[in-house]
Amino acid sequence: MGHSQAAKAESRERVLRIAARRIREEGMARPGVADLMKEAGLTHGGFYKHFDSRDDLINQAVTLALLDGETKMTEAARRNAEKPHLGLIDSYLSTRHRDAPGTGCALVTLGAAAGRAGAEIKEAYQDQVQSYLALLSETADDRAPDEARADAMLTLSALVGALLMSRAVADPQFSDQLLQTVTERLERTAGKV
Amino acid sequence: MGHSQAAKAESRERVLRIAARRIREEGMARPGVADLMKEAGLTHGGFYKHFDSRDDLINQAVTLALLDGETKMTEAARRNAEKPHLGLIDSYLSTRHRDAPGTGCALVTLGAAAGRAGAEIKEAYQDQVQSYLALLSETADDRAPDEARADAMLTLSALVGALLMSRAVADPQFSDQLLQTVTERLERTAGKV
DNA sequence: ATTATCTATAGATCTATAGATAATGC
DNA sequence: ATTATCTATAGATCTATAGATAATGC
Repeated sequence: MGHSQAAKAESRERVLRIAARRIREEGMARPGVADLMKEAGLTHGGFYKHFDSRDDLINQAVTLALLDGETKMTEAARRNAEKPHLGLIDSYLSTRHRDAPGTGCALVTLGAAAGRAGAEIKEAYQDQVQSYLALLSETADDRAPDEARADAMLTLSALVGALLMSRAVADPQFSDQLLQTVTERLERTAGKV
Repeated sequence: MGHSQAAKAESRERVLRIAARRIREEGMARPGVADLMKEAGLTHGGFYKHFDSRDDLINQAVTLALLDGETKMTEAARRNAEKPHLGLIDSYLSTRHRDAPGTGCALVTLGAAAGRAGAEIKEAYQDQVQSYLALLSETADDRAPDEARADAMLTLSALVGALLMSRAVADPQFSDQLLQTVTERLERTAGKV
């Protein structure tokens, strides 16, 4: 019981990270305070010394989850130094990404919930959309900047929609096919438009 | 109290339709049994004479919500007799659709939740995806059927992703722009690929 | 002395059930 | 007589708070 201030900051961080993963896996409404604290190796009573309320935690966890997804995608783009744009698309629509929603893009997992949430969460969501669009525009080889941004909007929409559906269909083969086909079409368009 | 069998069937239907709307508006986890019954003009006690459990109702409501969305889109395609494909895209990415999630496409509103749900819901979701793909392929003017199906996958992904994001961003102008730009790109591609 | 965490619990909410009530339908 | 709906309530779960406990840190 009762440890240093540094330990307290670590506890807080741990709970926040766990929440950022679990809301992507189970939705914003699911994970309870007691359950999250338990997974962090704590009891539920201390929760309110770290956060004002469950809502406060969820708001912060949503922001963290959104940033986390972006970080991963920026890395994926960098990993393919020659064709960052294709690297991003491949990585985004990979079975690995589909099968790990807890650490993946929160635009997909938290999209519907964000649509029902308050202004704070919607602003964090929008910032994230803008970041993705910037990343996609930068790495595209379009002539005009306006074209690049319009293409980025189509590409991002297709990425988000395909990943969302790939997780919600029953047949794994169909899910794979959906990811592959959309990848192919997006990469073809990116090359020749 | 206590009325005819016909009235009972109507009560059941009413509760189911209310649930199909409310889960699209609030998510699958939110609306409670008592609240749904109250909206249907009933008290919560009678609920279990209509449904085995809350889960049973939700499963049925998801299926109904998915079918409801498809019906609306098929109608939208028919309304534009000359270019059903464009009619569908325009209607899907309209501000009207964005602003009425409760009566709109459930692939968007229930996608993330379906990804976390059991086999029954995933099968209903997949059937719905297949229906949309068939509708988009039929109305497309591609040469080869394989091409038409691949294009349909890209188009549906973009429709779903764009609508999802348009509801989750904070700035209404940005939301409008997202819908317009993706509409434009999809219709341009549909014309000339 | 201060404080990070724990134990215990109040109060709200929700699913599900039991028994009462007032219609239907033979 | 049967049954569709209502009233009342048990039992589970969840958020939030109060007070106790055992460390830290001056």
